[in-house]
Amino acid sequence: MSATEDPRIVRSRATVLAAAVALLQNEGYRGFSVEGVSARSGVAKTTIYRHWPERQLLLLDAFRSVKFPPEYAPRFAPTADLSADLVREMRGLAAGLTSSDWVEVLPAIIEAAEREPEFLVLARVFVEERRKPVRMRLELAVEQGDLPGDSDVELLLAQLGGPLFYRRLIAHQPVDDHAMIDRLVRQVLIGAGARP
Amino acid sequence: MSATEDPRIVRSRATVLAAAVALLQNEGYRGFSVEGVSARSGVAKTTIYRHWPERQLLLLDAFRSVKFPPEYAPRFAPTADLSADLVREMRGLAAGLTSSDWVEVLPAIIEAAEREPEFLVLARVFVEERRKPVRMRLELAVEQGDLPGDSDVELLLAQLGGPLFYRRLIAHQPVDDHAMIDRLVRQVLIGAGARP
DNA sequence: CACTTGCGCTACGGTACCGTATCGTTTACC
DNA sequence: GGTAAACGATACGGTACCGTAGCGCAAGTG
Repeated sequence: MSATEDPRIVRSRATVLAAAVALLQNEGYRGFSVEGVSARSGVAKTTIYRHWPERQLLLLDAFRSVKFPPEYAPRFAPTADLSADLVREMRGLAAGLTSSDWVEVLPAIIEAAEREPEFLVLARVFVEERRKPVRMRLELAVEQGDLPGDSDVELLLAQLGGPLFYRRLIAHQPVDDHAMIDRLVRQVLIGAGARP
Repeated sequence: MSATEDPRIVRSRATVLAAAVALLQNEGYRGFSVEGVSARSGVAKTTIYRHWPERQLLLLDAFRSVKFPPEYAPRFAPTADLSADLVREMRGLAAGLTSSDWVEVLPAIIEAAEREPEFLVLARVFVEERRKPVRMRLELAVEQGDLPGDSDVELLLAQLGGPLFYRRLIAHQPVDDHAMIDRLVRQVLIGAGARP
């Protein structure tokens, strides 16, 4: 058993997953098929089936391989300014929701998560990854007295992220408006009783 | 040309649409097929094709036929109490998001709206129908001075509805928690600078 | 009651996809 | 350079689905 994997395997897997994501973006949940991935990737269908014995496993891995854009990835980097920290995070989320592999695959994940448990688990991870740094920042604010001790952090997370997801997926309105995001964060903080 | 339609036609259409919605709920966007609808409804495939020449037209009509639960349907029935009016509407939305044909079909609509313009139009109607009474209530509040004159009503709509959709579709948390909804409305109103 | 219209049934041709098998070729590995 | 592993190509059998055609039957219409 070698320490490094056979480069042919690494290459195949990467090529296939990239094509799988691209196919999901273009054709959606419904248009996803192993044969489609094969055609798009140039990797033989038989090779794909060697790595993923069935369609659903490939789909799962395809979802898993989609990362939130690293340049906008949330991070726990608290400054003294709670509002500024939240604005930064929300702008990152808005950027990811405006244009990214991630957002183009999101509807498919939502749909899948409603129907199959494996995908629900995946969706939770998918979202939790993003929420965690923001939650930590809010909890820090509570500890430091910038937010009231009885704050509902889960609700605040929904109040911050929810409107952006809503505008993007439900209302089909733009989300990358900085003024709107500033206002959102300001209003949420005031409503939460944040220390001015 | 008769005033009333042939009852056979009426019956067929209704039966098929009901089955189509049920199929969408159970099998999702991906599992929707004319043959599936035929099997489930008992209506012959050929009959379905007489009314909807192609699959997509049936799917469109199926989406169109799904109404938000009437008992929770939003209404413009302003009292003197802005907060209470909004709580009532948000509880209605939460109820619809907790259990209804509507919410079970919602992911499919979101997915479809991302890909095809006809469905995007439909989704807008779908959502606008619900938003309108709430928007009117908020605009009334602005007129009456319960909300500041420079309020961003669109943003407020997103602040109210967004967190509920977010919890239901993204975070997969319960939305029918009355205390949570009360708190949400209260915090949004405070943040908006509502007259106490 | 005669007539029209819609419906169900069976049967297509065509396509796309799933997942498997076989076998020759390429590529990494030592 | 020889061996083992991965890959590509082709070809399957099976299923599901799209959309159409033809025909006999049933149900409304006047």
